[in-house]
Amino acid sequence: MLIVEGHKHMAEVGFARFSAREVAKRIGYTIGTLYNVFGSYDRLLIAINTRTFVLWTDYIRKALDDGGEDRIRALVEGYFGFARANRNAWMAIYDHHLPPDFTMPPEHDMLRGELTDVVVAEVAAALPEAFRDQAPRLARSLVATVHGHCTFDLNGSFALMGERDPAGLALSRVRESLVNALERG
Amino acid sequence: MLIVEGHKHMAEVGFARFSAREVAKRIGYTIGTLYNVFGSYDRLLIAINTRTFVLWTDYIRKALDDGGEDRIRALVEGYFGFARANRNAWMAIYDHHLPPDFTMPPEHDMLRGELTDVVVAEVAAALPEAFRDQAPRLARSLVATVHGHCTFDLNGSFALMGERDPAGLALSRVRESLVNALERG
DNA sequence: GCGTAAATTGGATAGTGTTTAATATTTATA
DNA sequence: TATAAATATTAAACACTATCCAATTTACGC
Repeated sequence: MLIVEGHKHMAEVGFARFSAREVAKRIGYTIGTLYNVFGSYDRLLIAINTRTFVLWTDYIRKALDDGGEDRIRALVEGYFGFARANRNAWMAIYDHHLPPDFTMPPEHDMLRGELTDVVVAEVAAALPEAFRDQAPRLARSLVATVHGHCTFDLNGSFALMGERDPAGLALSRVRESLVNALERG
Repeated sequence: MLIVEGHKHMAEVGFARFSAREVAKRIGYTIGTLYNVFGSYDRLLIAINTRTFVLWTDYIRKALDDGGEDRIRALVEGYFGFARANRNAWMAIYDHHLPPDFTMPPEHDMLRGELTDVVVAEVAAALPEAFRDQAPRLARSLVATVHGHCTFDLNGSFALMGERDPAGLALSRVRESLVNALERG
């Protein structure tokens, strides 16, 4: 409940204006309670951002189910689609940096890693069987590629440079790499 | 002077712990003075981040000059090299989001755009003459690609996934796209 | 030296994350 | 059921933050 409401607050005001006090107030609690539950501001943000990851993964799984034959397109457009529809929450994932001494709780790593797993599976399926061992590394690289395009889309860099179809551009890069891997091994 | 010291403070403590008061104190001024000069916190951050862009562009130009024949490699490694050597300042560029009503002052857009110009020129030089009109769009896409890899490098995503050479991975993607553009037009 | 303009100050305001001692509530035990 | 122990919740205090602005100091041309 705290996380759900915290997530809503993040989606409404964004990372810069986010406030733990405000989250507590929204549920009718006090800041102290929230601190007894989460222990620190960072842990609250981790919980909220992990929720965003889970919603994102669901969104992409649904996009794959409803996207027809072209699963790579569904994947890329699902990535962009969620980010665009959930600007503030999506950006908060990358706005929040853990302190150097802090390590992410393993269960959060697991939940967040599912998104990568989905992509690895699709990349593997798009490669000939003989080269499927290369799928994880290629998948990571393609996620980074799409992520870069998505970031520049949402932060206005692409608009500034006159680019009107960032998602299409990202999809071109991904297809290119898959064809290349297919042809050259 | 304010900007130089502000940039140093950002490099030392990072976006999350950055404080305008602290910057003023470092020069022996008061917070009020800083506000009279910059008008707002956002404008101070814009100035600091533009300085980072300028230093970054210089760094990459030097990497190109000293990088020998393989200019594309020099470009990608220059991108990563600066980001890794200036973590906090580099990340602050993307941590700071302008308020929706706010527009970037044109002279800052100009200065920041020079980095893109450098990349466009190198991409154009790497393409056959007949296809150089495609250079700007391809260059933007490749910058986004490298940016995504660099982001995942610095935020630990790649380390978490077991990727040990993010810069090499990014370079592979860039080469791939250039070869593809060269072969297919 | 004088007067105007610019630069600088520091306090006030309203917010933030964080901690803590006290209080209230729930749960479990005898 | 009555009491003791554990848990949850609170409010206040602390040390910060950005932001604003009236008052003061400094600088400079005449």
